[in-house]
Parts: sequence; structure tokens; C-alpha cells
Amino acid sequence: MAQPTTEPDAPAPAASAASEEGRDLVRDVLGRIGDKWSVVVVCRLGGTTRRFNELRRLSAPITQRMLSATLRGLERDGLVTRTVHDTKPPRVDYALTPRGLGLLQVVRPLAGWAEDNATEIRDSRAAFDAR
Amino acid sequence: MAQPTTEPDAPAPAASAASEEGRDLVRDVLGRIGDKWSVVVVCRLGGTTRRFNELRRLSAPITQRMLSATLRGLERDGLVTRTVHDTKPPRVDYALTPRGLGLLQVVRPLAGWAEDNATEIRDSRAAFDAR
DNA sequence: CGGTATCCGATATGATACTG
DNA sequence: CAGTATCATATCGGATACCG
Repeated sequence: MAQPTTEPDAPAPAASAASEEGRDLVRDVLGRIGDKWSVVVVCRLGGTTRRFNELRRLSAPITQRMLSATLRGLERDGLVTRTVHDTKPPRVDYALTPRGLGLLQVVRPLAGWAEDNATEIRDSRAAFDAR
Repeated sequence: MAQPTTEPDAPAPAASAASEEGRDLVRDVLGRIGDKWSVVVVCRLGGTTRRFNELRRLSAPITQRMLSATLRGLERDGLVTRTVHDTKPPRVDYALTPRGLGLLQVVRPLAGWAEDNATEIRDSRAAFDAR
């Protein structure tokens, strides 16, 4: 980011998320995909291209408003493409970009973990709340 | 849902998160770790055990309140253990449980992806907002 | 040291109605 | 079909102060 001059040598971020502002950035990115629906939508998109209402059914019970907002956020981050076909009735296709596919690769294991551990976690919560 | 009778063979949920209530559960779990700090704290804990303020420094700029709340949430889900040593001054150790270590395995790649793509995503956002 | 209690504003999300 | 606009609310999370 625009450090024009005077770099002694310090290129290597070395460990993870070293720089101060780098960590802010990483938390921003995680916050984006950490909203209620992004992970669901990315997983539902997968490697194929889907239309709006198709995606909505697959991601139920997402509301129209939230799907729209989620997709715009993902598009803003360069994770999905939005293609408008000028037909009647209108048709809009969404698909993951290469960057979005990269996200899918790391997010699918997460969703899998959540699924695998869901019932045990629910039990842990119940036990914790019981005392 | 609830195909009462006559299942020819259909045992496999095949794809991910098949059952209706299963999906709710999965979204609950994802919502938990999708808050602002859980991923950071889990990564900072890693395989070692840390004290409260130590963790707080490592997770800066988290507030005391949020670290406390985040840790309690993770403990509730059976992802971290909380060990109180009755010394003076008090000392409390936190560590990931086996289940928490499992989460770490899938969350670390996610954090790595966020780090790797942070600047490009920031640029995409700027470009999107510009128009 | 390791918290909890309280207050409060920002944001995320849902419900509903309307549109090209 | 694929959205947007508006309103209401719940929750998140920061600041601050106090406690054992």
C-alpha cells in the first residue's frame, strides 16, 4: 500500500498478520464473511452459476432483502460476478470468481466442521446453561 | 422432509446439511464463530494455554468485556477450557479443547486466506464504491 | 489479575410493501 | 423475475466504572 520510498528492506510480514493495519484489514475481511449469510450463499453457489430466486430457495430461509445485500457485498469484494441478461422476464446470474472459489476452498471445511459438531455443540450449550 | 415410508435405499444425506433443523443448527454454530472476535481468539490460543490478559494483549484491540464474553461463548460450546488457579493474585488459564483444536484446523486456513487476499479485496471495494 | 455491571450508539436483520 | 424502499427491533460491541 503506497509506501513510495524509503523501504530499508522490510518486506517480509514474517509471521501471520504482522502489521498493525494488516490485522485491521484481516478482521474487516473476516467480518464481511462472518455475517449471517455469506458462508451459506458461497457454499450454495459452489462452482456453478445460479439465478437469484434459485439461490434464494437453496439458501432458505434467507429473505429477499438479505440475499440481495449479501450478494452485493460479495460482488463488492470481488468474490462473485453478477451477470444481467436483458431478456423478459429479466434474468440475473451469479457465480463465484476465482477469488470466490478460493474462499470456497477454505469455507467448505468450516461448514463441514460446523455440521459434524452441531449436535455435540448444542449439547454442550445445554449443559453449560443448565448450571 | 419426513418421508414416512418406503425408503427404497435412500440412507445418505449425500450433500451437506440435509435436514431442516440441521441447517438451523449449522447456522447457529457458524453465527457463534462468526462474531467479531472468536476466530481471532481461537487462532491466538492455538495449541498452547494462555492467561486472560496475555490473550488480551495478543488479541488487541479487543476490549476486556468482549474477550470475557467471547471466551465464555467458546467455553459454552465446549471449545475452550477455563482453569482457575486459586492463588493470589488470581490466575486463569484458557486452552482449546480437542473440539476447539478441530475448529482451529479449519479456521486457520480461513484466516490465512483473509490475510492473503486482504489488500486485493480492499482494492476491489474501493473500485466498486468508486462507481 | 481477572473479571462484572451499566449505559448507549451503531449495525444487522426481518417484515412488509412497492417497482421495472 | 429480480430487485429496492421503508420501518421496526434485536443484538453487538465500545466506553466506563466498579469489584473480589
